[in-house]
Amino acid sequence: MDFRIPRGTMDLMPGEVEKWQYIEEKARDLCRRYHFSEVRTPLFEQTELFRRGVGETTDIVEKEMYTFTDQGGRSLTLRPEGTASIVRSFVEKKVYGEPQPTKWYYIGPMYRYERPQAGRQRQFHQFGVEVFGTTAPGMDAEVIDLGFQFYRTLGLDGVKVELNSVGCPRCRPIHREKLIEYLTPRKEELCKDCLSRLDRNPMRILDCKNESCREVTEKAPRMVDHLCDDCKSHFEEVQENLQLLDVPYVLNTQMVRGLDYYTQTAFEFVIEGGAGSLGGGGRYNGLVEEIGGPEMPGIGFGLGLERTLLALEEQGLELPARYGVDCYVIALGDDAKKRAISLLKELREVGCSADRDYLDRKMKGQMKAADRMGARYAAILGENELKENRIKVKELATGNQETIQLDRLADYIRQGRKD
RNA sequence: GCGGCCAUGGCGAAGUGGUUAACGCACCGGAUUGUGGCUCCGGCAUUCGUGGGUUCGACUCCCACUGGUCGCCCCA
Repeated sequence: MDFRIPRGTMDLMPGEVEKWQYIEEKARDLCRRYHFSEVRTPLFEQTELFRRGVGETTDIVEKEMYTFTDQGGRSLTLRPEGTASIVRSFVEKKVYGEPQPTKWYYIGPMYRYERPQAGRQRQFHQFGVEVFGTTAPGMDAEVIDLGFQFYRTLGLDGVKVELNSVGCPRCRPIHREKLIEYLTPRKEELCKDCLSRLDRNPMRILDCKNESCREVTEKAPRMVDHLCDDCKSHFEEVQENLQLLDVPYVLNTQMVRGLDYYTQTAFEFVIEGGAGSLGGGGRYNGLVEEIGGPEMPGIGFGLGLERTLLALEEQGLELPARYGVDCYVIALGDDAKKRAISLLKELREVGCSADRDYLDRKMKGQMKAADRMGARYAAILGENELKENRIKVKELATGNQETIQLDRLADYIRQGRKD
């Protein structure tokens, strides 16, 4: 074998791809009901968009981006997440001038250069939504509800919504100072990563998984205790709205999220097992301006589809597999084979799926092929049938067979596929 | 970037230093010249991820590389 699939990517083969179509269909239907519209943006953007949008101090920008130079010398990057591109598009197309709010969703691949493992690929897929133009806490709750319903409609159990508020540019600096004040004397107990975070992004120390760091941060000043009045009431109203929507949630005051653009609401969908974090999101009230647009609030989430599938499999939930074919036409003899060509066309024109033999197999081989591909009916056309203008139709599951008029075949199969 | 485990046909998998590399599934053909699923028979790896080394001899031992997988960091 000369060529191999790039590390961290996968081929979705027949039998598997139907599962993807199924969950994408669920996402689209959900978005339709919540009145979100789909947008599709390029898979790559100017590198600078992600540096600015996602944040220079994030792991994504520091070590995970697929960046390349095109033939015109421009630095481009395969999108590591969806929000930056969506915001760019919102600003570039001046959608902020239209009636607000704007409610969008997207489904597609994202790219991050990482070591692959369970639920982590270099090319992975996200379903995400973004809402611009409102700070209403009810919208925060609605976005969280939409994400939660996505898992519910798929039948996934045990999805937890974790909720926090990370404040805004008014109150966060105050918390930041308190945090530095608290952590600096305890420097020695922090891991080396957190040591460098101390002056660059001290909040991220709060969700470090290192044991020693956790002990230190356990009694550290909490963001929720330092929220300004606006952030505080917003946070409370988000929770009220979640209760009205019957979305169960738990507060996680340590949760920070890995992207720098979040303000106020931050949330994550988590589950026991290999998937761990299924997805997450939050409010980003400064991002549109950062990307060159007007002052315009936003909120959204990104959900990992590989992880959703992983969780569904862990719970043993069956998703649709391979489709069969409605009718397999078996033709014997040259004249019958010619007639079979137009028969297939007739079947397909009335909406049935139809197939036939292309390998010059004999009766037995053709029957076997029909059986293997999960055909509902096998239609047998031999010299005798052709002479009498009839055809034999066998329902493979039951073994029942009858002879019908040749020109009634398409109608017969079409009726059959309804029940 | 770091660590564990793994690498034999299309797939699963035995074989742990000695002359022909089990077996199961799948696939193809036949028994059954116009009827699938069951049964029976036959076919299907000059070769064990790649490169080097040890040895009279290596799929089996050693090293390196590559790839897979799982975990850490982080995240989806």
